Amino acid sequence: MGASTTRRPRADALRNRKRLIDAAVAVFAEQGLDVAVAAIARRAEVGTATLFRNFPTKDDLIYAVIEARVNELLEVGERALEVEDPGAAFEQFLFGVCELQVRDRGFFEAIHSRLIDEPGLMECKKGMLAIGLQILARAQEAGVVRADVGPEDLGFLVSAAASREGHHERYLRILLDGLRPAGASALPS
Amino acid sequence: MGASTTRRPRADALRNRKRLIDAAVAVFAEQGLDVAVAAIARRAEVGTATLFRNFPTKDDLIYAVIEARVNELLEVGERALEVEDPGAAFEQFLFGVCELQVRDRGFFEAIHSRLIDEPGLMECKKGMLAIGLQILARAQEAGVVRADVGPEDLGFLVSAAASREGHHERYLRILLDGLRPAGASALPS
DNA sequence: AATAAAACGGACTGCTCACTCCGCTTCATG
DNA sequence: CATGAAGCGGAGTGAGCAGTCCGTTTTATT
Repeated sequence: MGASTTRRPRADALRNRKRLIDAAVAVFAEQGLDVAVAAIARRAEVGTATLFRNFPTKDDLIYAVIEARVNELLEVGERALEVEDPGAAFEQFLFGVCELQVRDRGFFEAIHSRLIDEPGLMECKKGMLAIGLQILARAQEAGVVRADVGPEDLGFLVSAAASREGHHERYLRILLDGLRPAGASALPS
Repeated sequence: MGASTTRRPRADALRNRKRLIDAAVAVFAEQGLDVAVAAIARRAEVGTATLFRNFPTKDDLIYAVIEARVNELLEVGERALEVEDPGAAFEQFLFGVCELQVRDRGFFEAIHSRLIDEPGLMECKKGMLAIGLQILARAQEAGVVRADVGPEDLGFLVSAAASREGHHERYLRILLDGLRPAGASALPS
């Protein structure tokens, strides 16, 4: 029980774990969360046992994928925060989030299912809310977004826009108009 | 080939069919479309064979329930059409549809799934679009709703509002603001 | 009341899916 | 290299579900 007698992790194990996450990201995005895990293992060119050794339950795999997506979301948020005009930043953020959801059916479903409230994803949820809050607060202070919305609303409202493929930009524009304070006029497009 | 030799349908058969539809309406509304058909048969106090004799597949049962819901929807629409002010009629219609969706998870899911495009429900869909079109057209002519939306958009947009329990009124208000033509002011609440 | 058609219920079938078991392979280490 | 532990794949297991079969009961009719 002396010094660290831990071996270096095997190269193939590391490679397979990465393949699994990549496959899961792709398959969940394309087919939604209801696909069989076997499809993911097949896509990763790996046995199902290897999948379950890395992710003991299907939910664990979903968590890993959502975490990856949330990181993308945070990047979208950070990029939006660099925009000087608070209204434009807000708009860019919503468009970014919306496009992520349009492309990723799994992410969309996860946000609407009970999964998002599971303890395993609480950190992710907090991160999403924090970045949304920053961008929203700036826009509200600048008077370009109504005051009676919070960051929790953003996910639901944007999902709406993302729910019809090919129409999400139009829906988002309608939503943005609705989010303006009464009397404020639309930005010049 | 002579006169009508058709017997009168049996009383118990009629009764059971009604019980099944009632049970299905309730269970789909509460639990969504993913519940086992056995749960519906149990609620109706009927064997599963009786269920499948009336509705050969689960989808057939869903169709029957959706049809019932669409009839409620048409009533909501007709009531809204009686309102003189086109803007108020539109608003009342959206609120009515939204409340229906909030209370009926099955209906909500059906609208978002591939089911709604199945041939068995085409009639229903047409009916929904027709009533939406009437109310929408009046509101657009009166200049209280932007011209670049159609009746197909209404379902998606309203579903958005219905997606968070306890917040649908607030979301609907935001949506209604977004649906106003640029420059039009909100109605006095 | 007698009868036969119609309807009934619930055990059963076949399928899919999440998850496990175990004999075999591959890697890190001396 | 030799070796044994870590990792591997895929057949197997059990649960849950849509849909079927069939012996029994209920109904309308004479």
